[in-house]
Amino acid sequence: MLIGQYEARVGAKNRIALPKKFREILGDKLIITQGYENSLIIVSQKNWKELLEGTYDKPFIQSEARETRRFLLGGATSIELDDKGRFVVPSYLREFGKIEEEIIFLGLYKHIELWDKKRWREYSKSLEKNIDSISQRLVEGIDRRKSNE
Amino acid sequence: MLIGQYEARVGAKNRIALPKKFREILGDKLIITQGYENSLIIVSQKNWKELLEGTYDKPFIQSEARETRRFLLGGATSIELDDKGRFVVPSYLREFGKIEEEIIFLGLYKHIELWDKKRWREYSKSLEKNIDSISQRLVEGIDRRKSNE
DNA sequence: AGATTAAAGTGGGTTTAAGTGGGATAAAGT
DNA sequence: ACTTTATCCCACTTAAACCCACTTTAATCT
Repeated sequence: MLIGQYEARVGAKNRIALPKKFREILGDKLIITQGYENSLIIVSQKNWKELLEGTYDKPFIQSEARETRRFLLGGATSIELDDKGRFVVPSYLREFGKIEEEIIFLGLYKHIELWDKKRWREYSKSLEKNIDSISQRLVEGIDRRKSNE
Repeated sequence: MLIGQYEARVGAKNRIALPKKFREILGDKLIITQGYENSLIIVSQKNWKELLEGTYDKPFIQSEARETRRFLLGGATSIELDDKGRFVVPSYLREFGKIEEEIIFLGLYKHIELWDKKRWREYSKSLEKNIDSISQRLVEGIDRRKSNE
């Protein structure tokens, strides 16, 4: 299971080292693509299809599903880690993610998100404010979910 | 059962020794994550998975699920105690918990909370004042809950 | 009680691994 | 052919893991 957050930096030649803990789980053949809130998503090739399936299992939002897939698929690139676990982020993704020098990796169960550090700080600060309600939903809402999801 | 309150301090190299009593119960493979009121939560891996049940099956294209996971999974780190029962708290969690040198461990049945000592003092002081009315609300609403905790 | 012993907690040096930079070589684009 | 971009390899820096010794606190014994 991918968990935790790690700081890293974009090094010379635009290389980024994937933290060891993640490498062990994911291997060295990965896919990177555009994510939500301008994050970048990194996922193993194996989990890639699974990630996409979530986008067309809802027939009543077909057009949205199509567009979601364009977003995810169109932005995707397969990457391979070098012997030290580094990869190069394509420039259009760096631009999309507003990646500068300092970055954050987030382990999110089956995939990883990559954030510019400064942007993550801002985002997570607003996230902290919602902890209570989020955790509340989590603790109480597991068995009393809204039925119209 | 995890009970009691222990003082401890963050030592050189940011190491913290988990009190013996807790170690005996929890073992040495743990998860530490963000909790309420900026406390840090320490749980065994087994309890951790229980806590997550029902959260990771939701599609991440749903914003609520995304945020919850970023908080829960992205905020958590698995830690392993060294031969003397110490662990290292990642810097982002130290920051989140506003941990300085002196800290407090609280045993809370199934999990442990970790507080900065000064913050705990302030918080517990205000808790003392309000405990009557808080408990009252708890009693009134208790029939909605499973007999846990 | 006070002394003695054991256990828990703390510090710090050494070793190992992770992360980083950069040159040399190969591939791709113009 | 020449410039640019990526891949491979090696060297260096930094940080984490490991180990051992010391201090402090709690437990035991006459």
